[in-house]
Amino acid sequence: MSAQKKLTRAEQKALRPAQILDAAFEEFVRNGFTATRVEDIADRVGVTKGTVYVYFETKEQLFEAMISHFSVAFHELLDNTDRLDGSVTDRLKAILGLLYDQIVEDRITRELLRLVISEGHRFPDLIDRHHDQFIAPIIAKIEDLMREGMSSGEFRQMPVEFSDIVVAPILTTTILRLIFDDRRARTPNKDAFMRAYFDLLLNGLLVRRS
Amino acid sequence: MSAQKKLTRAEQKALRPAQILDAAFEEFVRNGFTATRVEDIADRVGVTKGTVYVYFETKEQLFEAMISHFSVAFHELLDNTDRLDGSVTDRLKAILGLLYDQIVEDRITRELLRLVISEGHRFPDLIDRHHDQFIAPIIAKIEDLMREGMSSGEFRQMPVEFSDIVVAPILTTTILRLIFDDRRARTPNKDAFMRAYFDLLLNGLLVRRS
Amino acid sequence: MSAQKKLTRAEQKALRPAQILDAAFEEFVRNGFTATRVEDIADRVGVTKGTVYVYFETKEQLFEAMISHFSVAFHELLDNTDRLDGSVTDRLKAILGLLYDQIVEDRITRELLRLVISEGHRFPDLIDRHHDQFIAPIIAKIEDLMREGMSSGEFRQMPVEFSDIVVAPILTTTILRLIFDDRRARTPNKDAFMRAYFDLLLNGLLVRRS
Amino acid sequence: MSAQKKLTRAEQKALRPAQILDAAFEEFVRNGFTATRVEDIADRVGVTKGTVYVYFETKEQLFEAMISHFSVAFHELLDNTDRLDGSVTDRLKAILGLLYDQIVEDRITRELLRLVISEGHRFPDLIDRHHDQFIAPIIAKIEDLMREGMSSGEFRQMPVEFSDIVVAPILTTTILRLIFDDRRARTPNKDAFMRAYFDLLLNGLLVRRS
DNA sequence: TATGAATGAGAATTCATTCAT
DNA sequence: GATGAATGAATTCTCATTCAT
Repeated sequence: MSAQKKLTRAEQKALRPAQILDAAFEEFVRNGFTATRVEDIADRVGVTKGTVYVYFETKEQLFEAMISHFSVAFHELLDNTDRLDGSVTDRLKAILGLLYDQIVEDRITRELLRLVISEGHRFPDLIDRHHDQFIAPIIAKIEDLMREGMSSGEFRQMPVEFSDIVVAPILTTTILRLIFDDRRARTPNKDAFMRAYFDLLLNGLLVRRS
Repeated sequence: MSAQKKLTRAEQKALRPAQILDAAFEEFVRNGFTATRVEDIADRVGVTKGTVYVYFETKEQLFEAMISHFSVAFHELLDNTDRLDGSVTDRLKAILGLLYDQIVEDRITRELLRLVISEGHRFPDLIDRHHDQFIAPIIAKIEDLMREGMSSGEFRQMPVEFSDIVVAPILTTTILRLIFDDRRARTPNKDAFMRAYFDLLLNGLLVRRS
Repeated sequence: MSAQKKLTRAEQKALRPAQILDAAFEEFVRNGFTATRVEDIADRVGVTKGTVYVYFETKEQLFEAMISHFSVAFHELLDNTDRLDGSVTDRLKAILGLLYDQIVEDRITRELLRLVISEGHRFPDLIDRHHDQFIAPIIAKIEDLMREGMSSGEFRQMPVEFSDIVVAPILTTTILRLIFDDRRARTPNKDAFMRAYFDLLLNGLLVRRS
Repeated sequence: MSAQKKLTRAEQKALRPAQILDAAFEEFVRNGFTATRVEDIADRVGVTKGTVYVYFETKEQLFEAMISHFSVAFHELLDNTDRLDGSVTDRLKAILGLLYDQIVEDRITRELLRLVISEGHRFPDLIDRHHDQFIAPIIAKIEDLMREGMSSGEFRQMPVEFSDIVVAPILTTTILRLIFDDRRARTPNKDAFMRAYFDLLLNGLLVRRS
């Protein structure tokens, strides 16, 4: 607390941009780009409209800066996946577990996805960046694993270009949460969900006839 | 063309609401609720702002009317699923095929989903209606089939409450199409996709060890 | 009632203008000129906007026609005053009694006064007509009686140009009723009011010292 | 003039609300509530529409604020009446003289009365406030004096509930001025008017028979 | 005559943005 | 840097008026 108090004016100011970006995230997520008022963002920080314009030239630039600011977390995720070991199955499970944490349970990633879906038309390079930074690397990683599993004889042969299917339950869970939020109790228990997910993914629906 | 010309006032009038709803769909989908101007909708129909207000009291009511108007298609789908026969597997495949057509390939359903995601905060009963009319019946249908398959010995035992997982590839494909639209060639060939989807769903990733 | 029923279409139509003027009176009185919508007038009659325009070219003309239509009653009053007889005091009392009926108790005259006060700026000749038809003749009549009373020795000598003072209680009562309408119980009992009014007017406040 | 120039932003700002209220008074009085455009008020101040909305949330609130702002003068009048002395007649004369100044000659009070009459339907609590702050205290004051005069033997016995009659010439003069404004030379010379008014009020019309 | 769909000129209100302090 | 008064362009919604039927 005294640390809180010791903030010099200069330190205060150094924090401003981050505070504004945080506030912008909340407001843009709640209302979308057009329906968000710069003044609401300022109010949330406790400053006036003018102050926002000290740091960001326009509402559009603020939006884009906010998206960039909150799009960093994924890098760590992707880094982590490189350090895994064990069987292909083990590594696939580990990656999907990390993805679950990042996509389903991390509110920021989830809401960023909402903005990608709703504001994509207005900010087309948002889409491109999102694709290049998030979607493509994940898909590539999954495809690599599938290829590896197939050549090692662990996985059955199947076309690798549909690896969306493998991660689909994670994206779907996120989307349902985005839609129903906390209004409908749709959020599953992670462990139970992952167990059912892996079981189905690895073994399929059908009873195996020996 | 002469037919076009022959339209009487009365006929014109009977057409207006549908014309406006069509235009509203396009504009709301493109820009979202707030960023859509009533005048753009009017322009698209070829009338003036005032005319829109002859038929719809406010922009909000127009939005809601538009959603209702375009939310009808699903009923047929659900009706059709009742008439299927064959093994549980056959019927599951058939249903998932119908869902694919309705959710992935039907542009209206797809874009309605975008609006549910982006405007849900502003129109909360939109969410509720969407849940009750679309999500819940589908989930129920899938759960029924899974239960049937398990008790007939066709499917392995698994918890029925995660049947989202079964339809996830379809929702995921739709979401990716919503995001990348036609800007990235992500739209899969339906047959190849369905083949891979069913194969994975029914048999799983793992090689069966006899 | 059968008379009601027997109205031919032609008779119906002959009634239209009067119906519209009645409705216009109510709406203009309630809302003033600008805030009254032609459609509300039409609704009150049970026809559509267009019909009003069949009979009256513009909203302004309708307003003026309505004023003229309801400004007729006064003529009778003024005619009646010519037929009075008795002492000057008797005739003055009789005239003031008639004025009370006409100005305080007749809703139409009262509300017309409201419109004169509120819409005078917009319709300046409304003022002129009102002055020439209502105010001036009454004042003249009172002045005549005062002159007559003074020369007959019945009344004390006093300047005749302030005869407004003589009728003031009547106008004041009307104004208070216009303002407080039926929301405050300010409407006096006529007989008691007139008795007090005449007593004060004729004898004054002061005790007479013989 | 250089004073004009020296106005700092802060000083400007402190003045704005009053400037806007003044302008609002003029425009609302000229056109009534509905027919007054916010832009006209702004123009009169020399600012833009938006500026008016910086200070007042809606046109209705501006109207109400304006009424409140200009309804203060009466308090002084009522205070002054408490400090009078002399005979009941003297004090009655003094009060009526003050009322004349306030109601007939003060343009603001006069025009406020017009708004009370014309906008009463739309702003019902305007009426209530006007009654409680203006009408009721005056009537009460006059009634007190009449009671005092009657018990002191100065005035004849008469019902006190019609004291409206006593002030009627003042209200009537105001109303006539509101209606005919400066278009008809109806404004009386105050001294002559008051002399005639008091003479009639105190002594009545009739010649006294010793 | 009567209708009511359509118009288009406003009018209230909002809000991103600017700028003097 | 921070403020917040002021702007002005944009947007929703209204309504008198027209006109084909």
